[in-house]
Amino acid sequence: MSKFYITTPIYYPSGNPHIGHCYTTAACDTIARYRRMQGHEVMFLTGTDEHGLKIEQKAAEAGITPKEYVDQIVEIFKKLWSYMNISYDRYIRTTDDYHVESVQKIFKDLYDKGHIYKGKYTGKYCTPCESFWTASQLKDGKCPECGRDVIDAEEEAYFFKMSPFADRIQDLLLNTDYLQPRTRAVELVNNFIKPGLEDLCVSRTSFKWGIPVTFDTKHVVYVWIDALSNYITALGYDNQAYQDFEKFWPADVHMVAKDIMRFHAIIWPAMLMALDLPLPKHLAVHGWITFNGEKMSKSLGNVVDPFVLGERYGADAIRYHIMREMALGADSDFSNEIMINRLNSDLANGLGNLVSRTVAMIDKYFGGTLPEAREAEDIDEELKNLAVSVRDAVDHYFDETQLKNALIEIFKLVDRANKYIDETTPWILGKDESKKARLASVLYNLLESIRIVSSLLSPFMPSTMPKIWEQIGASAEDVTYQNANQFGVLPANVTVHKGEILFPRIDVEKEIEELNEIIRKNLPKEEKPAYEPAPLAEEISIDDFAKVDLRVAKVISAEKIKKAKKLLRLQLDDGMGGRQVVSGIAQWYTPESLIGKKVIIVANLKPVTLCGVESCGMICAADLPDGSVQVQFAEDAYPCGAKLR
RNA sequence: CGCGGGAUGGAGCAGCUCGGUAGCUCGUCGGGCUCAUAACCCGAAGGUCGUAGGUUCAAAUCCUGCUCCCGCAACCA
Repeated sequence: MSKFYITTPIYYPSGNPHIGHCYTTAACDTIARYRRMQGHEVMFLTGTDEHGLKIEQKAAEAGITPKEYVDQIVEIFKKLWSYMNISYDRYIRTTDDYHVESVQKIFKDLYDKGHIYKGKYTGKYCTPCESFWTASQLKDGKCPECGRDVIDAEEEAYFFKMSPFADRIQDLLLNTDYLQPRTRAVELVNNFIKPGLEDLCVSRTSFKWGIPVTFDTKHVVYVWIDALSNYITALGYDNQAYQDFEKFWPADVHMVAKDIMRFHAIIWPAMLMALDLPLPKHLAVHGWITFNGEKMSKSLGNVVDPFVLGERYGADAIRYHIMREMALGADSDFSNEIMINRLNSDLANGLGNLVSRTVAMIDKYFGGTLPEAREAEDIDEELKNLAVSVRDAVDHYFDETQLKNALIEIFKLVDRANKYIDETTPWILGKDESKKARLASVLYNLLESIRIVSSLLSPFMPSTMPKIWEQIGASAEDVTYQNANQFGVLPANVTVHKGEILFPRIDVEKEIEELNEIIRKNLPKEEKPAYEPAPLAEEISIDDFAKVDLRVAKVISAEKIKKAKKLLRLQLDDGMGGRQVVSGIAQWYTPESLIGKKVIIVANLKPVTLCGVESCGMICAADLPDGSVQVQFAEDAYPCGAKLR
């Protein structure tokens, strides 16, 4: 028996799980179930990544400890997975003792081997928040948390040397089938490897909620080593909690969404190389589920609550929908309308109705039990041939992690079976006593098709398929993987049991209205909070202010900077020979609308280069509540170069 | 000239590696059937395959220019 190890990412419990988490997890679950059905020994791992600044802050807001905070959220995750029938074998929490122990050993090990060294991390520091930020995290040059000024600062930190692994990683991405789909490999190589891999900062002193570095306890291990290593610590690497490492490593599939692809495509392999461990076989990257075209996010108020959806349609329907819609590489849009139409056409009209009409006919014409006499016709062969070939097609797509295509293959048989009913007109056969044997053949062939379909669908919809088996009179031995490419498995005198409607048809318009109502209610629209001016900056003296030289200048010419989305290049007459200023107002002003206008500039600002263009000064503008920016135009009468105070 | 992806009937997608009748799902219209969850089956309408050129007997498919979208990177001095 061969082994199969599959993982979801460990999720960050800074908020409740949403439909995006469901996708990754349900897809992994389906693969895990399929592999088990094929006879592999499966290890299916999921979990939560529970450390870090954000958790620390969220907990502080709630007035509880970080551990208490994550305990609450983890409960919700587990409840959801139980609700969605996720058959994970192990759930790792990065706060688990054994994981902490392993991470500390791994960190020390990498340090001892010289892969990690102590260095300095330079960045921006916000004193009131006691937070470090990188230049790119800053908002308008200020602390993104509190909006106050930040200062340049240095922090002692440990770094992981990436560069020694650059060549091997490039090879992994370009010349192996590690990355699925491969399309993004070139992008990764061009963006991160060719420019030279930067060493990775792997420790922090700016927050406490993390795993302490054993030999330098003011540091905690930063997310990379803490979180990524879960894939091996959960098997018992460097700990005694489990003894599965030898058996299951390397992973067969790590499945992740595209936003964390980079970490799994570059950093994780580098870590494994440093530890001298084998690399995982595949990294399956999927897109985001967007909602009505926009990325899922709480701030957009479009998070679809999986519990709400599951309650209305059943966990299996949700599982089916997200796996049917989502392709491996690309994003896919989730909307209530698409989902309901899909559930109606595929599950209610297609599969559910097929089972219903087949079972109903056996009930009606034979009292529920088929007679053993048979009469075959040529037309049966086409149905049978398709039925026994589906499993191979599904196998193929599972190997490529293309669950959507696997479903399409399975449903081809559903469609073919529905068509077969029309071709064989069993309701006419039923009226003729001499056609009973033929009628029994037709209905048996339908049951067999349903048996094969439902067997192959059971990893996708684990709670509904047993209901089908009950209805068509199939036993557990009938619906195995081994029987999924055989025709004639059910006993000839099989007895069916008419049951509940498997997938009720949904009234689209009514349903959408109700869902929208729920969404509206669940999002207590924070009716535009009254405009809050940014906090007052630190008090300064008149001398400080005198250092700022504000001048009037006239816009001579303006143009967009091609490489940048937000920047305009402005040539100004400042009464002192002219100057060039770059301003981030392209979203709100066309270049033409600015030409000839007079603006106020900070004239003695140190020049900088933005997107390759030099900027000497800054244009004064107001920040509006909606996030837009309005330039402060000056009276036309003011001469260029006039000083303001 | 930072890197990459995309543009195909009303909507969403496949086809492009290996040129040769443009396919699928939903929707629309017409017909059939009545076993079934007003479900099922058949048929029809609807596409100059983003644009301009090139290669070729032949281009959605190969090459080049352009436009527009979307990611990543950069970026509001």
